[in-house]
Amino acid sequence: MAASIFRNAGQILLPVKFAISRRLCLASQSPPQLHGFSNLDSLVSAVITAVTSCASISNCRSIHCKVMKSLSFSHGFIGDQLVSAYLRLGFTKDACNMFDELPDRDLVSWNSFISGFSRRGDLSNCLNAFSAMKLETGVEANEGTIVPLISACTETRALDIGTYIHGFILKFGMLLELRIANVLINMYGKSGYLDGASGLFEAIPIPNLVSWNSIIAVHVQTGKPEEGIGYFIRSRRAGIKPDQGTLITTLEACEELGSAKLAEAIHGFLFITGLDSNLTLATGLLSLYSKLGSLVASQKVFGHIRNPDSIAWTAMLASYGVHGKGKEAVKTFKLMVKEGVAPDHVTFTHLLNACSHAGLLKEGRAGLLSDAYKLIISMPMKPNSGVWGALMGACKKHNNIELGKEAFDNMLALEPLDSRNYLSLSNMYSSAGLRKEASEVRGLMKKRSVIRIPGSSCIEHEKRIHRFVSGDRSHPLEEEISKKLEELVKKVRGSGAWARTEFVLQDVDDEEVREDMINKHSEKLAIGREIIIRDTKRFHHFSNGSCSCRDYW
DNA sequence: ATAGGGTTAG
Repeated sequence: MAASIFRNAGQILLPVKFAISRRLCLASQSPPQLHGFSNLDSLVSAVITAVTSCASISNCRSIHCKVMKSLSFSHGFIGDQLVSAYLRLGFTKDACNMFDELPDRDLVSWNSFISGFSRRGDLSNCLNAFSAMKLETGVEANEGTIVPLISACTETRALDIGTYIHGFILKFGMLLELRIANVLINMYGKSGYLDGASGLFEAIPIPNLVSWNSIIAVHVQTGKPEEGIGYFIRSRRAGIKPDQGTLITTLEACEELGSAKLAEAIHGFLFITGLDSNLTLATGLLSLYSKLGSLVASQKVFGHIRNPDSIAWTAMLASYGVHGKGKEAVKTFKLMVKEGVAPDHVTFTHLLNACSHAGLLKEGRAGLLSDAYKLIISMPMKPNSGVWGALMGACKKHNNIELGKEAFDNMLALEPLDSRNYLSLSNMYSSAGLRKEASEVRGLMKKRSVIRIPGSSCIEHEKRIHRFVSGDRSHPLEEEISKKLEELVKKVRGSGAWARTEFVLQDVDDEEVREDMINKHSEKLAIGREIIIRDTKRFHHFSNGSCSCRDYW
């Protein structure tokens, strides 16, 4: 009973931790009672679970000492739990030493050992443990062994090893286990083998919710949002009740498609099912509307959130930022702090971005990059890849290659598989004329099989979505589209809107690129009504002959 | 009903 209470202790850690340490002291003070193991075993295991979920090594060690003093850790799964805790906290050596000493290693011991490495993305140690396990007599792998192994392959994009394990799975007839099929769908899908993922999915007799969520997610995340939505519709027909994960993914698909209509349809669905009061989904929706260009809609959604947490506040702040409303972003930040919600590194990243877009920061305007660097280094929390990305963007703008490279290295250590990181470094080199370095970066990307999803633009017309990638000539009306564009550009030139913006692009040498960029910005100014349009970084609101960015871009 | 990862917000 006590154990089941403690098992759910993750959410209310502080009081629980206190209660636990008192119970433990009592236990170790009265050794005679320790011979009735079953109660204490379950208590101690719950203790370890609770303590490790707050990720503190000192807590873990003190528990370890107390357990060692009061009874042998060889009993039950206490040893397994401690090994797993050490691994999770990054004390690999301690964990391995302890694992070697465990006298009765059963299947669960091995599985949690492998799982510990997998969580840290340590594929080679996963494989070492797996080989060692096969040598140990009487222990046969099951789905608890395979799932973390495949997961580690997915994380590290080690598709060759993953495929080998797939072979192992087939050999031992383990594909019938649904959880294994689901992680395989995830692995093949995330590695860009959507056919493989779909093939596996179709072979499942009765896919469950996770199967559906996985097949939807891998399509949406690898540049196939239409297909993802297709699977979502199929899941509805199959009578599957979607959960938070399903709908977050469909919101992501709306973003990819740039479809406000689909977003509204899903918003309606959320409303009907009552899921619109789900904080995660409301936050996702808010952010989506903002990304689709409607700041007003995102404000509305935020207004309906009862107790916004730091993530929701940050989403609202970021919305103001990408819409060029730097002052509103700062206001939101102050309000958030006033409400007693603690900002974190992501909040600060968006705040910095919002300020630099709006030209509010001296650092942004004058290119005082080393100051920005110092700011990042002295931040109270560990900078994430977004912070480094913001610095790198500034470095590119001001041609500071050296600092840009440093930002890249930091960024890559945190997000080694995000193609955007590689591309922004490569772009920085290209725009500085360093072609050799640029192609090296692209080579590195290829070598690590980082998948690049080409950027594209969509427009919704009469219930159909038309998608264009750069230089795309595949649209059936391609000729007419090109003609119309040329016509527009000519009109703009004649209107005089041309000269106004030209000075902005002094740092772009390539005449063609320069002209193109100016066209994109100025042609919207020539038209009378409000137009909202997105560039690679944020939104521009054009009305009454001026843009919300005040030509700061 | 059994210690162990199936997918998924800023």
